[in-house]
Amino acid sequence: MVQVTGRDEAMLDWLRVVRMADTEAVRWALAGLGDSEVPEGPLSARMAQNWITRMLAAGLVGRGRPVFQQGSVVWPANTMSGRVPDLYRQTARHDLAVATVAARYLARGYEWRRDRRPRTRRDHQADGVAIRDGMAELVEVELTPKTPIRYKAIHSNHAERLTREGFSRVVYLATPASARLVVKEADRWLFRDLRPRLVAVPVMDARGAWTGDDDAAWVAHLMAPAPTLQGAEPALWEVTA
DNA sequence: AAAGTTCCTACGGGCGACTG
DNA sequence: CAGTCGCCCGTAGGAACTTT
Repeated sequence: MVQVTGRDEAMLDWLRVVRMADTEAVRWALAGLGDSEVPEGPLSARMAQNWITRMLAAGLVGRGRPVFQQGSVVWPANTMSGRVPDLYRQTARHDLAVATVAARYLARGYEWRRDRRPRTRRDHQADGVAIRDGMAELVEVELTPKTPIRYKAIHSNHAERLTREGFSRVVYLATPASARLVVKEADRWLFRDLRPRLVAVPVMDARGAWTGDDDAAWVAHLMAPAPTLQGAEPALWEVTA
C-alpha cells in the first residue's frame, strides 16, 4: 500500500490545476512543495521518477509518452471530469509549458491557481495566477506570437484587471520573439502608469521548454517590490475556484 | 530511517552520416 | 534509394552512498 503524504496531496492538487506535466515540471514542483521554503533548485530526476511510480502504483496519476517531446507526461487520475488528457491536441505543448512555469513559481514560494473563467465575451483568461504575500500576478505563457491586433483587446483587458481586480502585475514568460511582440504592443496599448506593471521575460523556447536564457531577469522581477495598489478591489481573484 | 543524490545499465526513438 | 550504424536524449529502475 502506498503512503500518501502531505506533499503528495499538494502535488496532486497542483497537477489537477495544471492538468498535465512533464518530469521536469514534477522535479520543480516537488522542490517547491517540499519542506524548504525557497529551494535552490529542482529535485533530482530520480526523485521525480520515484514520485511518479509511487502515484502510479496508488492509481492516483496516469502516465503517457507523446511523441512530440521525448519524455513522459503525467496527469491526475482524477476520473471526475477528465479521463486521459489528449496529449496530441494542439494545446498540449502549451499546457505542459504552463505546468513548467507553475512549478517554477511553486519553487519560488508562490501559490499557483487557475485564472477564473472569462466573464464576458470580451474577457480574457490568463494561463495562471501566482500568489505570494497577499499579492497576485497574472501569468501568461506565450510560445507563439499572436497576430498583433489581438493584443489590443488582451492588453486592455489586462489593464482593466490591474486597476480593478487588484492584480499587482502581468507577467509573460515567452519565447524571445513573442516577448518582443508582447512588449511592443504593450507600449502601444497600455497607459504609461500601467505600462511598467506588465513584464515579458524571454525564458521559453518554441517547444515549450524553459531555456532560462533570461532567468535572472525573471528572478529580479519576482524580487522587485510590487507596485502599490490603489483602488483595487481586494481579493477579487480569491473567489476563483 | 527517510529523503535525496549520484552512478550505473538497459531501452527506445529521432536523426545525421555513411554505405551498398 | 533504402538500410543501418552510432550518437544523443530522456525514461526506467537497481544500487550504493550522503544528508537531514
